[in-house]
Amino acid sequence: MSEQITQLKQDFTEGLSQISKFWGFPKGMGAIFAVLYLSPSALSLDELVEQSGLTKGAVSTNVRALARMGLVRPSTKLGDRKDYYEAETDFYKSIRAILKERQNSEFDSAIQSVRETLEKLEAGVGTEDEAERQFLLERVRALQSFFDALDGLFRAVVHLEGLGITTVEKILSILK
Amino acid sequence: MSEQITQLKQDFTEGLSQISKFWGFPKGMGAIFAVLYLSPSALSLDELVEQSGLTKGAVSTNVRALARMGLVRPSTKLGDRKDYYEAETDFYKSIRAILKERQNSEFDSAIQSVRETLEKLEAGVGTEDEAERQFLLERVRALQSFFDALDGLFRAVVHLEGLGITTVEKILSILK
DNA sequence: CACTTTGTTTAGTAATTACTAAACATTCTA
DNA sequence: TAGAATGTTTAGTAATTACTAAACAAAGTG
Repeated sequence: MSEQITQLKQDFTEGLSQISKFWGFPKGMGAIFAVLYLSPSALSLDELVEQSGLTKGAVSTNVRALARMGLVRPSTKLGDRKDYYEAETDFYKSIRAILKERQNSEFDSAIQSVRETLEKLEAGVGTEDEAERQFLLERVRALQSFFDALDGLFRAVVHLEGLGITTVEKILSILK
Repeated sequence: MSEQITQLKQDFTEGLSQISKFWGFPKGMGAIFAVLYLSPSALSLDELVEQSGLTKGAVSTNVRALARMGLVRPSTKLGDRKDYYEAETDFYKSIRAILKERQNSEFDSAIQSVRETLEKLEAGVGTEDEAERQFLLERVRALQSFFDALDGLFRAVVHLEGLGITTVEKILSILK
């Protein structure tokens, strides 16, 4: 492979690694995705090891995470028991998958704790100082309804059949 | 302050800390915001130290970060040279501020590197194998236009005068 | 059924990140 | 202008996270 192309791929990979880190995912995940994304054919675990510079263990864990998030599709070749992976090229599809994944995560359980606070307040916890209780009630309620709005938005996106550039454009026209 | 209320506040704080961590911010940032959010009046740095359990240094750094993100407003009291802070209660406003903040961050510079890859390819790097170059060109272009769409969305939100629950509802109606 | 090929899990390590404690800088006050 | 009050910066530490190396598991092949 041409020296230039190799360099190009490396830079691109580096860039995606940064982006991955920025969004709170392991850097290696970005690297693996980048390698797959620039490959015209599906790659095996060993090929990924070679091209990403990570070890088998790391690739195994990260590529499975990518698959769970819908950024990578597992595939197989007949008469070959290796696992192959290829990059998902429909990013809008991936967004939906990622949001779905996040819904069932620790995030929801954290939000749950806000809801619990609210319920306790509504049930009358801290009724000695009624003014304070009212104040807290109001604040926690506002936060809760903000989360609910966000949650609704996420759900809507997840359940969407075809999120795509046209949808984005429609949204943009509203925001203007 | 009632034992129950103290407990309640602690649970709430714990919850927001988790959420903060989840979104890739320091846990302490969530804690500080929680304390401020549940306080009816602006708090000084020392009061934050006391109520959050962090040290002065940590509070100083984190609270300034919160202020930059627009989640917290600095305020002053006349004849008192302490810095006071209070929680922003308009979360939609904060979202805009956060997105704005992120635009000027390492994220953009990472995206920049994708753009550079694209430019090199367009300039004809790797012309030995023309088929490969075409393939890479197509892929990188697709990613770039996805980023552009996202970026446009963010920009639109940032420049919005009044993002609020009604906007969210309008968007929801499109997504249905 | 031993041996090879492939992928996963685990125990330890390296790297990163967020914190603490304390020194420092700045501004006010007596 | 010395001293007090406040906030920031820094150097070191603790905690977390992502990785490596190697053991392990599973499943196919001769």
